[in-house]
Amino acid sequence: MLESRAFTLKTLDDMGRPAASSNSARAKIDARRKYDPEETKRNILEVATAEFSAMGLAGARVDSIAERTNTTKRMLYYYFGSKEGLYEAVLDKVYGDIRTLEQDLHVSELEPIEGMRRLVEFTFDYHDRHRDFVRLVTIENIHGAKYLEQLKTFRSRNASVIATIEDLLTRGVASGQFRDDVDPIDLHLMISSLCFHRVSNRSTFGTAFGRDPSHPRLRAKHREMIVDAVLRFLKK
Amino acid sequence: MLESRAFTLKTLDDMGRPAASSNSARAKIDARRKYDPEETKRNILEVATAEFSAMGLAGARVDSIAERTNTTKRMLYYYFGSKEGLYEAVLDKVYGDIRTLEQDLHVSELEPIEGMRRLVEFTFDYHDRHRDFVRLVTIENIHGAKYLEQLKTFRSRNASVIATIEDLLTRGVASGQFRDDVDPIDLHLMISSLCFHRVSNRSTFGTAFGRDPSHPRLRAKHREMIVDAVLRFLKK
Amino acid sequence: MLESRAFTLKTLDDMGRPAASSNSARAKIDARRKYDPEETKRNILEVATAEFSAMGLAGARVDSIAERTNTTKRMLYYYFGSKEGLYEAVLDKVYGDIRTLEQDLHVSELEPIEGMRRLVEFTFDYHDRHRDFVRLVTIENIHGAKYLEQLKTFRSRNASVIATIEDLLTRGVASGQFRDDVDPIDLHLMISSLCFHRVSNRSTFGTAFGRDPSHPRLRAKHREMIVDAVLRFLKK
Amino acid sequence: MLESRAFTLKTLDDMGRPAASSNSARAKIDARRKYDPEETKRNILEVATAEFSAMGLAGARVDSIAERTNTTKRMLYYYFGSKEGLYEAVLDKVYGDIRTLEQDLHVSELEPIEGMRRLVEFTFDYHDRHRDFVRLVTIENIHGAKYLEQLKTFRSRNASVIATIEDLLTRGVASGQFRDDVDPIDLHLMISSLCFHRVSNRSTFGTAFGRDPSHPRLRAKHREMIVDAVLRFLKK
DNA sequence: TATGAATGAGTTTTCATTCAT
DNA sequence: AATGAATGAAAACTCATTCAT
Repeated sequence: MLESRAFTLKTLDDMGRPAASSNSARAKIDARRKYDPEETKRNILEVATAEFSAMGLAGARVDSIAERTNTTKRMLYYYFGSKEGLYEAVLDKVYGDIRTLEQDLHVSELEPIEGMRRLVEFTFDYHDRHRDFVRLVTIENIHGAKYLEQLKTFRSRNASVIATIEDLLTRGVASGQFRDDVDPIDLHLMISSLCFHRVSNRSTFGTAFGRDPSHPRLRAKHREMIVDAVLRFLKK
Repeated sequence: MLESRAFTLKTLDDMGRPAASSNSARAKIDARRKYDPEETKRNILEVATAEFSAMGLAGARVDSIAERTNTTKRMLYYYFGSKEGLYEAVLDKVYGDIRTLEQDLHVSELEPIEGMRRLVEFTFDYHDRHRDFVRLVTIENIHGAKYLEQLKTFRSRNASVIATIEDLLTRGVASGQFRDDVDPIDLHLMISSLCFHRVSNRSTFGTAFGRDPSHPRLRAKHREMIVDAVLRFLKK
Repeated sequence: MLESRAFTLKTLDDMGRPAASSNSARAKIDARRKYDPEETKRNILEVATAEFSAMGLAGARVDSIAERTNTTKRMLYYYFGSKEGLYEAVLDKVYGDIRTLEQDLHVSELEPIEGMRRLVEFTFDYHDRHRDFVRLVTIENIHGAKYLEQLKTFRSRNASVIATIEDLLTRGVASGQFRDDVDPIDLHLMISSLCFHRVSNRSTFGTAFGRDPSHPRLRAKHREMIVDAVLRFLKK
Repeated sequence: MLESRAFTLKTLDDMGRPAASSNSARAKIDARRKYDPEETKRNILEVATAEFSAMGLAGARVDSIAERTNTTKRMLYYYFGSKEGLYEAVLDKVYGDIRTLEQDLHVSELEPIEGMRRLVEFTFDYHDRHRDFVRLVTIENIHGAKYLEQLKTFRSRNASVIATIEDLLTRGVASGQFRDDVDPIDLHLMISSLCFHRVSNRSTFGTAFGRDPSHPRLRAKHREMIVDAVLRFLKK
């Protein structure tokens, strides 16, 4: 699942408008059945994710999305109602993806330190690989999260990450490995900060210091560094 | 200079379009000298900072900026050439402010741990107070920093922060207080991450977890937490 | 026939788009016999009458009609060919209803004054109760009656009203009760004006003078007033 | 004033989209000064009145209005904000015109019967000549007067007609010429009905009875008939 | 230096109608 | 006889920028 998403990421030119993806392979598949609403919606969402992620909400062009789709602009309105409706659908999908994966981590089966390491590594890897997710979250923050707030299912989906962290903290404190004054939400924020920022701000950082912080060569180093920082912060 | 900026910050509604500031008082002042190019430019920049910060580059409206200005749209083009030219001028000003301040920190006079604490606290405080700076950097990252790259003076101005950190690290390693395997640029990224993200992503974070991470009540706690995390990471 | 129309009237919100009627009950009834072309056509016409009456020809939406129907948009085209075809069918039905009723008045059996009173009262009541008829006639006038002209059966159906009036006038003149210089078509126009306008223009009239001229409380008063005005006009 | 409006009326093809008026004369006048906002607004309003009156709100085309204007579509939005805003401005103007004229009638100087005759004749003539006013009122009724309600100045402007009628009635009752049980608003409605309907419904009436009720040949006859009907209704 | 009016090219959205099943 | 998906053409509206004064 994660892999297929990663594939999507590769097809978009990260700066500027995303390149037209090679639809030849899919076109053949589509030829088999022309009326496939699920596939139509999926295809629109995929293209829209790339466009919104690359251009922002205001900067994205409905025409541009439609062009790179297997269908017409009209269908975009047919299924998503408006540019903003489509943007919300993209947000919903993209947040759904990470939360689904988070729930599949099963760190409760690991001992505290190992579990925490695993959680941080997962968070690091996810952000490192899903630049479009990072961009969309960034964009949503420009809008004061007002579209996210509209997604009814959203809020409830976030409880599990915090529950996971809380479980790790509790067990770590019980075993004497972790300090006992750390709030799980604060810790989640800290982990997010370290994993998110190096991706979200890599452009300005690169320009300022001549070094792209999300460059593959730095990847392993940063991953270790962040795990290290979190564990040092937690240890007694 | 910083003070006048801080004042600006208070007058803008942080979410959504900034409120129309009461121009009546200022209008009177302007009446004294009718043509004051510097004041006109300053006024345009101030309003533009608020608009770009609130709406993004694509989302900002030239009309909206001009309306809240003491002058007309034509002047905006007269002085800044285009919407993008104005945006660049805003970026330039906002980045200039923080670097100027960083150079005035004089942490070289403090012993390493204290100096590092002071640097982190300064970074924390600056981001905490200058939300429009944070927003503009975020916006610039959406555009792959392409406008920042155009600012000739920009790159050279960043060397000093790294020099400051390097000095602290070297002295800390020499005194046996700090570990010796930390890269100054990586450390700067870590500090930035922790200070920037809680401000830049407070909206989505707030929506997801029902807690605004940049709320004043959490301020002191986070400040300590971040200093603590950085120092624990550095200590031998 | 009239009853089924009256029912229709009650189910539509007279101002603005008609409320979505509760189709659940009807759906069950329909379930008994799956394909009933006559019922399908009747149902489409009923919904279309409400929509065209509420929104006008240009303002009506085919999608909106189809939605509130028991069937789909395709059927609407299957039976009526086009939006305009459907509009014509609605017109035809609605004009047919009033002419049919007018023929059942049998005022020829009454003495002239009583017969005239009865005719005016009937006209008054019909317009008062059939707001959608009034609206559709209004709408048709916006279009210069071009759709009405297409209805072949229409023109012939109108002769009888005039014949009825002519009979009353002739008898009234003969008995010395009515003046002898009144043209039956002019009189019909006068009666129509008085009965139609208070319904057709109630919105602007209400806004201008703060009084809805078709309000139930004014109903009886206006009815008498109009009968009175017509009879005074006719009397020698 | 009335004459200049009457001229406007002649330039529009009453059925279907109004013909492009001959702008050659006016174009020359405009050549003198190109920047004339009042003239631009006036010109847009004039063309829009014809279009809305001929096609209705939903049926009118912004492009079509702009085309027949001396300026571009953009200016239409510049001055009136939206299609609906333009429609409201047209309504405002058109209602303003008749109310202004009504106030200039000075029937208070005439004895009651003569004054009432003059008022009815004015109302008759105005509707007879201003078909676009009649159409616009009709159209506004299709929309439940919701745009008229938005015009703040509107309601207050209507008091004077009622005051005029009330004055005539009071004086007529005092002199023993009029009955004493007639409400001025009801009477206004009656007069309006008789004068409005023969214009507003002339198309359907013409189709039904083969006679255009607003045909010039019938004009004088109807005028007298209506005055007669009103006076007979009022006389003791 | 300053201004309000004007604009063209582009952008989102709508809608009656038809297609494939 | 019936259906949900699909569509092209057209409609409303927006916006950065320039012109005439």
